[in-house]
Amino acid sequence: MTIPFNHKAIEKKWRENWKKKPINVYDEKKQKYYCLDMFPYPSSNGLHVGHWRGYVISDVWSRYKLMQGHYVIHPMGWDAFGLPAENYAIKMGVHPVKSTSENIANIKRQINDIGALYDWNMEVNTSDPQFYKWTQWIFIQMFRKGLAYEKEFPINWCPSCKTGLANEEIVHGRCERCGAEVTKKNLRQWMLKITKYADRLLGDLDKLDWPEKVKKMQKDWIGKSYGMEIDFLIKGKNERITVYTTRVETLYGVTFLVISPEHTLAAKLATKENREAVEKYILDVSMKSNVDRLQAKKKTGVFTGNYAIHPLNQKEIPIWLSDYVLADHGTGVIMCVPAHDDRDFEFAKKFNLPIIPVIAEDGEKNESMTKAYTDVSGIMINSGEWNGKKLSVLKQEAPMIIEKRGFGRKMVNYKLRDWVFSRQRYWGEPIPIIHCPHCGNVSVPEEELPLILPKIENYHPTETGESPIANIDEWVKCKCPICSSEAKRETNTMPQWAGSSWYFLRYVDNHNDVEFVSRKKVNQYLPVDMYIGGVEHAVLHLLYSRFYTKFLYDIGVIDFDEPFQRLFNQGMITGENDIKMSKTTGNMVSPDDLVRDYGCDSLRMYELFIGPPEVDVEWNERGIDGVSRFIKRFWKLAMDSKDVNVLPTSEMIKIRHHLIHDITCRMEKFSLNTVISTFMKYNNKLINLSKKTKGIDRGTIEIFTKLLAPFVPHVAEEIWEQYGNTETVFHEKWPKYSEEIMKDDTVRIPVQINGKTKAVISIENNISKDDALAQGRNAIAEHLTGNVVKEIYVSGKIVNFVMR
RNA sequence: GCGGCUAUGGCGAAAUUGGCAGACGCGACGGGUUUAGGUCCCGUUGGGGAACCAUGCAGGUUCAAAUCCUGUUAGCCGCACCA
Repeated sequence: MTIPFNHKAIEKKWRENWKKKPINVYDEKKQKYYCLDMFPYPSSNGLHVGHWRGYVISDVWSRYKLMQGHYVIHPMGWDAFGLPAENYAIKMGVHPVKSTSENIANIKRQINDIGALYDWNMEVNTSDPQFYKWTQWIFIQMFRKGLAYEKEFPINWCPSCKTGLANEEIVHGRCERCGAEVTKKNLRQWMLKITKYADRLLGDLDKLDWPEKVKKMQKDWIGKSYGMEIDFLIKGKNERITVYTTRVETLYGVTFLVISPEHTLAAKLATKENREAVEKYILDVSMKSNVDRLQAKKKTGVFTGNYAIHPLNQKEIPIWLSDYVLADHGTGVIMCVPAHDDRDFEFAKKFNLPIIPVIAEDGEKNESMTKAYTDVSGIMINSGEWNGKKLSVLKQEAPMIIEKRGFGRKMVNYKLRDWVFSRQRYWGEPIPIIHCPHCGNVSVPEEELPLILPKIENYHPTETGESPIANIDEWVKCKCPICSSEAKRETNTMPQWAGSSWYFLRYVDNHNDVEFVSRKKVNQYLPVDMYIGGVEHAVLHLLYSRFYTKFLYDIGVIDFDEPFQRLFNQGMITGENDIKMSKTTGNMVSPDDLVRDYGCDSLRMYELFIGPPEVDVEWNERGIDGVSRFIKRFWKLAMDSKDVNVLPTSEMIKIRHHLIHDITCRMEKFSLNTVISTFMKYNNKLINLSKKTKGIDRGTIEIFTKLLAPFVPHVAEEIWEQYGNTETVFHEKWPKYSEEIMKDDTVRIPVQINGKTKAVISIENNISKDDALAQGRNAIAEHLTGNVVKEIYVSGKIVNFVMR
């Protein structure tokens, strides 16, 4: 009699059992393994099948590690502060405190449907005062070390979200969250000196087992360049102007300098005759939005009326202003070599400036240029004493020559900017700083933390560039902790990324109220061994977390300086026609109905079977019947075989070991979709065999069940118990295979003529080349009619005859 | 504009990393069980009568190429005046 398969009853039973008796508990004898998910922000009304997939991937991996004998740290929490959560609350017209907790409850229910291993005792919520107390504490440590500082300058401003943004939050000149065009606004801001860590953030990427793509994105974002600063004297004045360049070898080709309109020297450099035009240009540029400035294809500019003196040939070089030069990179001034730079070329053409080629491919002069020659090879021309040198040689020598002559020095530059850290919004951690008229900026005393976000009714963002909490007098007014005079609190809040920059540390000691995390625990359980999430955080959260970790390492509170050893980016699940799933497009597929109809185990398996875990896939439900059938078929095989007591044949034992081998290899490659194909293949094989033998031996079924357990934990537990086991299957060791047992005496190899297969033969493993060729020849004798010029045998692989 | 990734049946995809292309699944077709439908079970399923032809397209290297090289097209992603 076959025991019928009832996924609902099985799931319910095992959820309760695991709750009563957790299967993943701390054991000092076990090695730790920290498998982390990117935690969700509770901004919408639920998860879709794409989020679910990421959590299934991490759960399968966690359970696999558990069975390999690790104590697995697999926590979950809520990225509850910040713009996404607040914008959702505003849209729904509820207070973020309320919407956040409601959303968390709903998402938690959905996550529980995964049947995952999460240890909810470790749960964190970034908007919980007991958590953000320590987010504030870290800020104070940065403030003390001079890494958090205040500055007023034109920052990126989202007019829709009504807040300043970090560079990382701007995509194509638009707000990363809402898509509005970002403008500039002069605001007093809190900044974090992430640039101090630029070099380490770059260099330490080499230590990480991360996708190359993400490493490259971070590398490009940090944007280190090696160049020189070169001084030019200004004609008629006893002043110099300094440019930054990475192409010093083209120095003789300089025909003009361009200074950024935002540069402090820009207005000063204008001569009397040019003052009006220069001031107008500076004003015009300041009115342009980021998007305008990016999309402006045509070069604009204005002549200052002043000239610089070329340091090598003393020629007069006109100094121009143009917005294609950025004020905050290098020195904000560039030397222009129109013959060898596309942008300079375009500018020179537009304003009729001279173009002097200094590199020629063949060393010949070619005066009529239609575009810049930007190749990095060639021979120098028009370059005085440098004429005839190879470009590659001069590139090495020029910096030394210039340094010796004293008008330039080697310099390194980065694209990375300091992190604009304050937001003019309500739903975030208050920045724990007090502005005292006598003492300046003073941090809130640590014993007063957490500095609680005041509960207010009108939390909507203001137009003024001030946070809504600036309106609460009783909160803003305070005493200076140093001199006790009347002072004011900082009213800006921290960005959404503040909590997520360190939350993974807090999980392992989430109730600690004397330290942000105990030193013992954090060093015992971290760094994270495997971090799973989408690629969208490549330069946001992942860069910020690395910065925080390095800072905490530097102040001596943790012993590691990289947070995430291995990173895995799961592919996105899109809706029909590859459109991103979202509430607004109305194409969200919720896992809820599928869990109800097919069961959690089937959906888990299907979400993995749909495609390689790292590749984006368009959602469809066509294949879910396939995995559902597979589970039922294996269930039936196991139940039918249970009381038959079939003895394992040597053939069966060999199959077992091949199964273990094939599954384990694919697990190690993280090829979860083909792990499932392999299960299906072997299931078919066993079902066919069982027709002859009237069942499958217990050992084989048990091994199959163990291998299957990380994927379909509920069904696996039930089968395991049906087989008379009283302990959870997850306390079993991941099965091992033996190469010795797997070995076959014979191997089937193709026999080819000119690379085309004509037959397949079975040959003995250790056969000699001559014997193999002889057997091959026999097998395809009728095709061997021509002149065989070459015979190839690759042991265990192939026989090939080359015929003319 | 610069850089990266991808391209394989009707569909999702495999291919031990240069060695039998299309595993596994969906769908479709045929058959069986069932009063019937569903479930379930068993076949067939890249094209072509065949030799053969097929991994976006065109070349190349090799005894042998989906895999390596060169060029090219399309799609996606990242950066976007960073000097």
